[in-house]
Amino acid sequence: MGLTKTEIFTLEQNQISSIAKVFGHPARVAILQHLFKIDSCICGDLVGEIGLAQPTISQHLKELKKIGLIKGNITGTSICYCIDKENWSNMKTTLTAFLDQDLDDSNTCC
Amino acid sequence: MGLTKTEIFTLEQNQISSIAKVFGHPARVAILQHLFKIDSCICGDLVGEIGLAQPTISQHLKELKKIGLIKGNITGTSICYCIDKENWSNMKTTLTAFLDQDLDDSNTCC
DNA sequence: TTATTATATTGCAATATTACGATGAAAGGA
DNA sequence: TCCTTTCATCGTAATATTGCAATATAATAA
Repeated sequence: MGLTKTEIFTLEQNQISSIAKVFGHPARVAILQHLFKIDSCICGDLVGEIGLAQPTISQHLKELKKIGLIKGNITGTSICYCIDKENWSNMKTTLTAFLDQDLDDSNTCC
Repeated sequence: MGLTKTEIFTLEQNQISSIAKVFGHPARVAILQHLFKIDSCICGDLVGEIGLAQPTISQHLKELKKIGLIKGNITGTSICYCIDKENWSNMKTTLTAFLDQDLDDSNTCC
């Protein structure tokens, strides 16, 4: 059906999967890497940097903004995007807790 | 079009997004959490644990197996799944490198 | 005002994902 | 052998995602 049954999962499980879903497209990974690399806000040069059409980039930026990982400042006709460092940090905490689950070596049945 | 243009992205970007995509569904997060919690192999009790039908669980397990995060041992009529600890560790390294990008506070334009 | 520039939104086509009933395959027990 | 249990696969319906052309919007420049 294409419709995820979110109601049967915990808040934490839904949060983790929502974050991961945003990272689940290479264009969004590339956008974030570029934002980190230039370590400053960017405007529309993402369209040139990544090889996708302007509406497609705009759509990916919307996803990133929706989950709070980036924010934008209007400066004239262009918009300056950058990482929302506080939200990025919070996201990292949530995701790291999931990734760092105990890897007990005592049990090795497989 | 629903078709991701993987060819225009780097190997690393595609790897990160492939991993994240697998985590992008709460059922798969729940399966992994359960596998960590019982810290031992499990069989088909995931169907009872999570509220999804058996074919659906089987499909999610397939995704997790495809990317190497879990492995299964046949024991009689049942199959015993568990985390592939080595692959989990490698995955964590890749993802952590992405999450731990430098958060330089010197630049605060937004 | 009109034109230009930068970004967002709309609408749509192609493809992917999610979920499950029905069925298949493989092993063990009666 | 036949039945049961356990899991995988197939087929299909409903929904989501991706990508882009066309268009809208908003700010500035001429």
